Amino acid sequence: MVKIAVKGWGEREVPAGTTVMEALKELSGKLYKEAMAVRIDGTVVDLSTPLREDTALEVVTFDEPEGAEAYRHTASHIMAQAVKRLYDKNVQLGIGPSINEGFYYDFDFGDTLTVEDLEKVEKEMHKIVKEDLPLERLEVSREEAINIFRERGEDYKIELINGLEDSDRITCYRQGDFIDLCTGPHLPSTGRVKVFKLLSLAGAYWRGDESRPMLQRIYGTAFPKQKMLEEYMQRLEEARRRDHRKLGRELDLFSLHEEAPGFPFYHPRGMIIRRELERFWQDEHRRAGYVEVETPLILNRELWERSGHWEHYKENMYFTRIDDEDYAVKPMNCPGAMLIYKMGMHSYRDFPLRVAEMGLVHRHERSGTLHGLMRARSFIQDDAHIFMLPEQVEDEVEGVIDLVDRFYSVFGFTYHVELSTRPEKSMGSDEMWERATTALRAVLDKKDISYKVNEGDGAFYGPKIDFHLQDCLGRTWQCGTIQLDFQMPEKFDLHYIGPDGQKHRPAMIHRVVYGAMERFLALLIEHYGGAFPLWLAPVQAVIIPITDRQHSYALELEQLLLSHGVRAELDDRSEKVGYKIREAQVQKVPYMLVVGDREVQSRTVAVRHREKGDLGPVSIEAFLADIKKEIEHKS
RNA sequence: GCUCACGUAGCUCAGGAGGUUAGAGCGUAUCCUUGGUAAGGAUAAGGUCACCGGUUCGAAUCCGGUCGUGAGCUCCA
Repeated sequence: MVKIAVKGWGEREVPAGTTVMEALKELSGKLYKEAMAVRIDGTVVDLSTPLREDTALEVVTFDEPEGAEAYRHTASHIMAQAVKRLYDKNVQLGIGPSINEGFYYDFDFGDTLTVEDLEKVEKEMHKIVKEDLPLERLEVSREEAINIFRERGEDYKIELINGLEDSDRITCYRQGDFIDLCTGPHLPSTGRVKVFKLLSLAGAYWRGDESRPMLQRIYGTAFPKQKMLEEYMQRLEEARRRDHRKLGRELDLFSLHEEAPGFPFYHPRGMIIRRELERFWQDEHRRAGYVEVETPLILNRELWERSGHWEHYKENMYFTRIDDEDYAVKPMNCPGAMLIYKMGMHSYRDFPLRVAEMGLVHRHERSGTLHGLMRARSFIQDDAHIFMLPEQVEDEVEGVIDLVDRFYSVFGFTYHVELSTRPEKSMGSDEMWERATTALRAVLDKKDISYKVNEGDGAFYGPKIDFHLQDCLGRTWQCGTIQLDFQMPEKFDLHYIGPDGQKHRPAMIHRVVYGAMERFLALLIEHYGGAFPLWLAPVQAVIIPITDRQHSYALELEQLLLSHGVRAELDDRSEKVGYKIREAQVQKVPYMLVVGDREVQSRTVAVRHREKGDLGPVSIEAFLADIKKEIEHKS
């Protein structure tokens, strides 16, 4: 007999060799049902693990990431098995992990797979679930593993095995006639997977490498309860309602056209929001010690050769010819900023020199990557270049981090941070890169910010810290970034006069806070679901007279609000109040001011707030004071 | 750029397995209505069915190509 101790459930003695699953069943039926796996000594293992000695364990349910992973990973194996059954001869397996809210599996198909096939696959999956095949964990030697997959013609799996660490123990999972290379853990049998749905079909390069074959990926998700799936689908649906491309059209903020793919058009209402964001940005930057400049859109080829863009960034640039000379449309603002810096002598006393530029840049992004305002071919970067002494780098990086944090918290964004290191295609010496990367790391560590490291993802001129925000579907987008650059100052032979009266090389950082106005606006639209806070709302108050008897009063009111800088509109159409209110609600206007005879009489407005509803009559003066205060507070 | 899918009125979508004048709702215009907190009524305008080519007596419908869009991959703010 061995003793098991289940955290929160007590102990029990069971015969040695009993599986965890059987032991849990003894303890509680509920426990047995809800367990996806168990954690022993911090490691998550299968429920089918036999108990050989006294064991303390913890049940892992679907609520935990590891539990959901085991569940969905099993679902992905079921899908792969179904696909093999249906299309056997034509299919080779790629990989099939669980992901955030579901799972996928990549297949190399002889014929192409179409959406109609998904239904067939689902049907076959239901059969496999019904068969309740046990999942068996196998530990085999490298040779055995290779033999298994060679026999099955699974070339991709063999490549994976060859890429594994020098361990002789390779684990596979078998369910019926299906076998897959996998470390697990998995559910004990296919019958445990209750609810699943195949969601979409997409291409995906083998091992994420563009030069390797493109496999076909099927995405799906799985849950223990039907209701959970329904809730998930509903969440997706709601998220789609917040999509900035949809809201951008409905709220008349911007548009995109076939005539200019990837080049956004701002409409008057979108323009208002952008200008407010810019105004806020300028105020904050002035306060943070920045000066502002503007550099041209088109600059001579020679400049781009000097900056390294011609060599490292050419495929993303647009070109033109002027008087028989090559020019490029700027994809970045830095070379222009370099020229301004070089216009005069700089003393170490002037440092740090923080030079900001709201610069419109154009980049030839590949057609498949375009995504509304999130990923466009022209966008405005809220750029700045900071020139400084090498020993000022850490303080300046810290200052920018604080600035980014202040901005994002105004909008209520939560963000995560990434650090990107030297890419293959890059300029400069190893020491420079090492020094720059260490400096960035030091600041992040000092500020106790947790970050993810992206090896090889830096810019060609230096490493960077990135700030990422999430869109309505949880996809993350890089917004703020701080890029350390010891290259440009070198290339452009920048210098400053030090205390010793000699010329020295300044250090430089490129940084953006919003990132790109387009992307940030898109994220704001999705974040607020189109209901912008008062200070950003394109229309802050709409005046709704009940009959045309109140029109002159309404007009007077509109003028008063406009004269105080409140963005007011008068809805003087001959529609009923309900209709006008509905329209204002749909347009997410923060305040609706209903005026009828009573309000004219008492010189008040009946205030209706888009969320709080009817707030009753308020004097004109009081409303004006309140709304001005609220705008001021950016709440 | 790659894989799969999609492209019908300003918007959301019907329809179309080849056959006279292509439909609805919302929106727009005009008129009626002057109505107190999420859609009052009537009439009208609006489409070379993305574009180019092919098959056919005949194409919005079938085929091919181009462009654009969506999801994903790759790449990136």
